[in-house]
Amino acid sequence: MISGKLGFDQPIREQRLAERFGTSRGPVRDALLRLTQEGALVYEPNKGVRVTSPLSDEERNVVASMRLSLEKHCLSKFMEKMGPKEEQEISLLLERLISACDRASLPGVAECDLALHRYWVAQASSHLETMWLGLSVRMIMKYSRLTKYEDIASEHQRIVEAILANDLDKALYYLGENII
Amino acid sequence: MISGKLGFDQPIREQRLAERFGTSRGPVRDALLRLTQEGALVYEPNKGVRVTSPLSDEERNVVASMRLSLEKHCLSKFMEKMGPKEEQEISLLLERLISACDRASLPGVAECDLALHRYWVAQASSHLETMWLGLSVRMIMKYSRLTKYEDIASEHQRIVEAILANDLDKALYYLGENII
DNA sequence: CCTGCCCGAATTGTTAACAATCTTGATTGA
DNA sequence: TCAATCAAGATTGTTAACAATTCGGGCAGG
Repeated sequence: MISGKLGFDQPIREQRLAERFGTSRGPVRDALLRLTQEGALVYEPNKGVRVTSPLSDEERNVVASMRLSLEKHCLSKFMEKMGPKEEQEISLLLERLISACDRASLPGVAECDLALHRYWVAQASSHLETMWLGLSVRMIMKYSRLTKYEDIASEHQRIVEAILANDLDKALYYLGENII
Repeated sequence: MISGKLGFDQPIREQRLAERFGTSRGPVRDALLRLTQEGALVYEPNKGVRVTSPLSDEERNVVASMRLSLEKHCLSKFMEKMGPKEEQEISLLLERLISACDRASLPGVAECDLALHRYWVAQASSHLETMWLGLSVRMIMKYSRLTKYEDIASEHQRIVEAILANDLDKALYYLGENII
């Protein structure tokens, strides 16, 4: 999925996926429709689904600012009611991201990046989580800003440190630098 | 759908819908999954879908500000390349909304309201249109701010007048007053 | 009376066959 | 040569039967 083996606008064939996963077309259809829900695919009647074309720079800016305001709100809510359990979970997610950056695997980094952000969004509101997903999936298709994995790791490390130190202003500030 | 005959969290049964529309469960499943995509329903494995619970006031504020910034961007783009054809279409959509307000039918008003806003969003960007849909569908489940249909009509009349006069600042200003 | 278990009905999940639609390429006619 | 037409293959859409799961009520044991 995030592995990005497929080109933009490339059509997805139900039959081939069904055989590949050893199932029938029914569940494949469901799964594809659900990926459409997340924005990774687009559907056209009688033509099936195809990979979503990437956002233009302008569209990406609009989406990024929406995502930022959403995440800022969620992060505030999250930090209000954060306990030791949440601190532990967030540390774990950060570790995984750093590890993926060390391995320099783009799909792995993207996945761990999203997982970390998703955690505090999900903790704040399940409604906002599903909207966040739609924004993020589309944004990640332009995951080109940083190729230096070390920068990704350090950016998130700063954010998490601020969170664990319960420093809301600093956390929001670093978050704003991360989501561009 | 918008007619709101169903209570929040009420489960939707595939079989009943299939009989009602004289079809089988397959297409019903697809349709339900697609409504899930728009955010009107939520899905749980082995439990089917149920009507989405309404946003809290706080969530609604976050969503509204996201929707506003999205629509402002789209409206600017739209007005840049607006021609006589678009002017005509937008006038038609406004007329329909005013007519629905006269008839005082809540589902009709909500539908025409969305259709008008959707038009300039769709004209600006299909990517942003699908995201806008997710925001709006959830917001409309709290369509309680104005019960006075005349206000809805006049608010939109001001917006459209500004658009037709090519007055961007005024259009954005009235739009900001409309989306709260 | 209460708790846990089990059974059956209701509901969702899956499958394979069939129907409808689209795509592609060759053919025909101007 | 070019354009329109048609046919065959590929692909998606639909259906009904079956499998798996969940839900609710009754029942036995404590």
